[in-house]
Amino acid sequence: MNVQLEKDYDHIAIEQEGRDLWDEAGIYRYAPQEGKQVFSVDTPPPYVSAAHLHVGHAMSYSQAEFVVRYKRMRGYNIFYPMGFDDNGLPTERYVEKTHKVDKRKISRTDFQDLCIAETGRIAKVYEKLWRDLGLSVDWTQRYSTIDPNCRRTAQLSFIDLFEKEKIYRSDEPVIWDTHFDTALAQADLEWLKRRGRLYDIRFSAPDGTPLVISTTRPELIPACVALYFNPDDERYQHLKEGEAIVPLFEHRVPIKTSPEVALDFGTGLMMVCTFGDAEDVKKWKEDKLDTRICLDRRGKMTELAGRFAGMDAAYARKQIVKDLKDGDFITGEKTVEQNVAIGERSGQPIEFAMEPQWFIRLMAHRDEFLKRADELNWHPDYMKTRLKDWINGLKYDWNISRQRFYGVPFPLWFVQETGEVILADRADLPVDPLADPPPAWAQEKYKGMTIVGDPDVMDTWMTSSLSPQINTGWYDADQAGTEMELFPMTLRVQAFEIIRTWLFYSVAKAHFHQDSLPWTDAMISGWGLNEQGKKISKRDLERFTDKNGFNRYDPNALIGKYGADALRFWAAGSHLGHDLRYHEKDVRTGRRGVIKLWNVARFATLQLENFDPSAPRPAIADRNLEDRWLLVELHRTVRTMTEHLDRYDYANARDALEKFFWKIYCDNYTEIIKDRFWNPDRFSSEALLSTQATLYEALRVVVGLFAPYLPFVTEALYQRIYRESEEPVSIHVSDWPDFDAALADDDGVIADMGKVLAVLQGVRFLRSENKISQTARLEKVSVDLEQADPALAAFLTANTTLLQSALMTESLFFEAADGKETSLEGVRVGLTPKIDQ
RNA sequence: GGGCGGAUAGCUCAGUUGGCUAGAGCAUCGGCCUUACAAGCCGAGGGUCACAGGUUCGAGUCCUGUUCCGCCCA
Repeated sequence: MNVQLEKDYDHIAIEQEGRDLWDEAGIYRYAPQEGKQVFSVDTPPPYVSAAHLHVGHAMSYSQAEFVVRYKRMRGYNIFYPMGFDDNGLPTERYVEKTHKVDKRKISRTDFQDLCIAETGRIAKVYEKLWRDLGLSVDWTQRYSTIDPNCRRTAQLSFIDLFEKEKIYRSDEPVIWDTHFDTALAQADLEWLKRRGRLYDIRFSAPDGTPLVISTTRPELIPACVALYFNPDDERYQHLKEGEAIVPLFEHRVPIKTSPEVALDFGTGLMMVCTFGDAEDVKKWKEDKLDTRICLDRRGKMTELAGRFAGMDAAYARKQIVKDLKDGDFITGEKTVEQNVAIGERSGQPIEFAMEPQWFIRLMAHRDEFLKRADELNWHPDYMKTRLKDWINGLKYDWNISRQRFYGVPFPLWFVQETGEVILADRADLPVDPLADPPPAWAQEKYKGMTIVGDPDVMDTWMTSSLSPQINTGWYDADQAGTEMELFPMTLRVQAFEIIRTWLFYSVAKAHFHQDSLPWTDAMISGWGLNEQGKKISKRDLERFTDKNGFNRYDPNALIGKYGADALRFWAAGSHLGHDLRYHEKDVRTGRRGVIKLWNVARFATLQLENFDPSAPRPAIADRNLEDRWLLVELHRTVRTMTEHLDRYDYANARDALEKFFWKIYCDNYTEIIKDRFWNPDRFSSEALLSTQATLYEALRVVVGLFAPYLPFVTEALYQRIYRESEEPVSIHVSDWPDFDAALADDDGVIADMGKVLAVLQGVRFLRSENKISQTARLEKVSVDLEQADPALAAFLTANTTLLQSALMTESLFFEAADGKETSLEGVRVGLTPKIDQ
């Protein structure tokens, strides 16, 4: 063999070399192959609303990728598409900000064009990052959630659900984000803990009797439509069927009873307004209460609020409280801790609004979804609970209407005169009902009537929940009337916080559309946390750039400084479902591993100059003890890793490899065999060949085992050392190393070698204690077997050659020594250094 | 208030179905300029496994309770 590895590892050059090779050979491109089982992966399409990808993203995408590379080496035909989410509020907001436009003042088309241009630009940046990180994505499959295929898939989904009667239109109160002026779904809410003021407000009965209620939202009293008390509440029995007069506004509201009213909250009298919270909505529906809307879609008081009209809710609250106080209607107040529902994106408290919206039926199918949750293979399995809890806690059907400019439009028109709905033809998708005419048959049928397109757009999850269908070509299959060959997919990879949204909606969609799970397995990753233990955020990325322009949260900067393999190595340290605190020094540790692998390979190639890989090699049983030992440990490692990786447990697999690599392969095996190459005349040619063959084979396996984690350095080593004698064009399409169970189970070899290592350990200790270099040749080592078990003594004396080379000593005597007790019972070692060194 | 997860060395984390003296990396200390690697190697120190009970021959691991942290939900 004549292989020269560069002395210095240049990750920039090596990584470029790898990417070029992969692109040229097209090894990540998906093509159907006979007899090869497909392994397909559905990964999150990141928002391209701004260049916000941080080291936490790099972590989670790498984790999915370890599995992909492993499965590819296991012979699966990999289908690994990647998408970008450029649909939705973040994009809209981002474009509004960066281009300083007001979406109300420009046309919808112009605004959309801006969005598409902007996201197209950023998507390129993202794709480059993923390539730099070494993701083995098939980029020919790239999708963006606003592209025509995604739009028509989302619209097809709507039509299919509509036809299956899973969709209905309702003008019941919906959750409203007053900041963005749009409806939201339950899943879009977050909760904010804050201190609020709880006021006791005096209403009165018609006869003037005071009726005191407690509320944190006095600004809603103009919208009050009823008072409630618990039917068991003795205090208020006389009020049954009565009325109350609202202070300041003077309108009369009925007094009703409900067992849900807490006897011990405030005075036990509750005010219901249209609409303060979900409870109000429920009462309004059940008891068919009046509708009095005092807050408009933008969160301002309506005419109903009289002189308070036009004020923001928060300001109106102050004014109303002031007036109430002036009128002596406030009988008490205190500070309380409250939880307010806020819009996930706006961070503003949500309100309710009465706007006609499209809903997907979820509530009626909860049991079916729970069954689907059980059918899915979860990794880790406890994540299943999170989905089930969410399903059990659902309160509303899924409102999919959003009042925005940018997004996928509903594929339908309304006939104004009749209220009928005209659906687009499937063949015409995607359509924009504001720009496109309805189908010809409809134009004919409703001639002379006013047909208007639905101005709303769909919830962005309407599209992203279809990523399995988008990836597997549902629309085309639907048009052609063919099967979707790649559906359901194999694996969904995502973080836990979007189980309630992305995962849940995806399960619901596939259930309705295909009567199936969208994938068989789900792998849930944790978060990358910053040094303080908080989720790494865009803000971390924005704030911590040093004088040299280096930002430790920026994956680009990290890849430049330490290499993609180093970053991936760190990512592999986070266990499935668990968060991992990020410290830059851990990436540095990753880099050390990469360089170590390079260097130990370099060592091997230097010793293999006169080795001929094509020549016959000694049978394993005939090899030197230390060689057999290395192979036993290696095969154990392969077995352990394979078991872990089959469970998607890349982290424990990495740990097993890491342990073998440093402790066994580098620190012991490589050190022990050095003497063989430095003093070849002391050994038989058989012994030498045994070592060379083992070195050659073991390194190849090690490179293969590292390949899923460190794709660049392993590729470089494969190309330089092994490509010549192997068929596969890349390590990444070569076979995952096999293990020989019988060899792996050879405990005898481990035990025998353990004795040698124990002696070595003792000598190392003495070298350290006597300040002698670990590789300086010793004059003499004495091994005292006086107190040792005869079998042990016999074993050690029989392995003098191995001991002598492992200890790097001129001579080895079995004689009395007062040096160091070894971990072998009754065995002591002593050493004599060379005089002239 | 409910659910899930976590609490193990100074820091970040492993630790399968209970089983030898609880591990790794980083950090610390001492040594070694060694013909793969000083971004290295050898050696050493460092733990009441959050707390309190219980089951067991044996508990970091299983059970009960408590405290604290994170996430999700009310």
